[in-house]
Amino acid sequence: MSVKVRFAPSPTGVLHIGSVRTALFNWLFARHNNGKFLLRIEDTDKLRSTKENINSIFEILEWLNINWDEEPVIQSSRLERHKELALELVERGKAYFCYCTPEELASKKELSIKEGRSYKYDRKCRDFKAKRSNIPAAIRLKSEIPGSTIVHDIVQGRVEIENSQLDDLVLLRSDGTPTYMLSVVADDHDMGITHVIRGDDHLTNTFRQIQIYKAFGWDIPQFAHIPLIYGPDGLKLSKRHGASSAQDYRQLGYLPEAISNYLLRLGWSHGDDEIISKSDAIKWFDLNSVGKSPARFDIAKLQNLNAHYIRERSNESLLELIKEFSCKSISEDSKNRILKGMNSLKERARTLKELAQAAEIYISEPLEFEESCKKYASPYHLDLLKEIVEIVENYQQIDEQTLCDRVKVLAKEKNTKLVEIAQSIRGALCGKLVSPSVFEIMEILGKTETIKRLQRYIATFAK
RNA sequence: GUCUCCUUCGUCUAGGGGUCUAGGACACCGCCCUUUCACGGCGGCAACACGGGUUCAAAUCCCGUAGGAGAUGCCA
Repeated sequence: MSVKVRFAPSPTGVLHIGSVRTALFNWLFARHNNGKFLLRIEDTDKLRSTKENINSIFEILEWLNINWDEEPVIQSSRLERHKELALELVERGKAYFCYCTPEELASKKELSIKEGRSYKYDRKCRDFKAKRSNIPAAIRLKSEIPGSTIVHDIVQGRVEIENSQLDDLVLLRSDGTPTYMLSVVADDHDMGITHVIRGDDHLTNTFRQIQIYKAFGWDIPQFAHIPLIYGPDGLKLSKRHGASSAQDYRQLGYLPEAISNYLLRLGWSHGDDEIISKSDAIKWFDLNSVGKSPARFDIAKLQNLNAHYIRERSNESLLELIKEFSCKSISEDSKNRILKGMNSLKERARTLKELAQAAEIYISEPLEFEESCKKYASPYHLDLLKEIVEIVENYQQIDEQTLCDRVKVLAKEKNTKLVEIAQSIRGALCGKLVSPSVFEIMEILGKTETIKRLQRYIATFAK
């Protein structure tokens, strides 16, 4: 039997980075086994589900290159099927109508908590024989009471729970809408899902779902519950920790391949390999070596990986990518300059945002000079810069090597260190003291622009 | 409260009875390279939660304890 898995997000918000990892693991598992990866949108929570959220899920998966194999299943479109299924179970004596009102149940729950008992539905309506017409009723599963339910989870191993811990869960609400428990089981069955790979917050739900499978007499899929991702403080990663959705990281300037690589290594490993290409990931991925313990999200490691993948990208694609991170529009001239300087720029950037900022030196002259520049703007330094202006003016064209050699000679003549001159130039050209080689920048900027920036700097600090 | 799961450097992890003086990666620190910052190279710091067993031998197996997480919805 060929493998069929699904990723089933609910569009009640932006895609959490943990969900992205679930999607990735499902996708990798499908591709590794030559199986199918399906998408199901669990939009039964009408109040919180939005069209925008659905679109952003598609968009982010496409961005990550996680492609799906069939038309996505929209869960809300299967409402009638779910309803029929619930009724069918009642007919077969595996489920029953429950006439308890939410208020009634809430007060019972409150009471048991007050008395220090653990709450469970008391199965009051379990043995009513016939449907009482005209009274709104929910449908509950007549769950097994004796014995225990066992899951042989690919990641978690054998997990057993006493059936007495489970109560008669609601399959169909009194308003006629199906609950999550019914919908997942029905949809996974109808879609022919062979392996359910999801977050381990669903592990305890699995026991309830297995009872539903049994009530229908359906085959039970294999389960793999992967650990959740936690924040640096060990708590479930959320908005409190800052960036928590895939969109957040995209906007921060992370590359999809860096995110995939990072997420894959979180909780999974292949010997000492750290940099793992998509094709190796597909080749190597297996659920058995997914760890059971939760992992903390470490932004520094993601940054390191991102820096690596930035260096691997072509200069052209990087230029394309930084456009949306640049606050300035980039002219054709600037594009050419950035492209020339990209090799040096991309070596220094950990994110596209940083890259875009660093590239600004080729877009326009510095709008302001950082405080640190003042150290290299003393009358002494300005005099040196005047010499540089003269030197540059004497060349027809300037190139990095010649310039570097010539300035080294100047340093010797003036009995000063090269760093003193270079840092003044850097400040004048970039407005800050961190950048690629100043001689490279001068060459790319060209004679006219270089002189212009140097003179503006001299004029600014001469007062 | 009850149930379930987890616990190796700060973080992600390797390891599955002897090869562990516990390996790698990120981070951090130092040195080298060097016009700054990076890249790169070399080196360093740093962990088997605790307590009992089992065994000739335990990071590895068993039992407790502690800590952490998740689930306990007519949410998904």
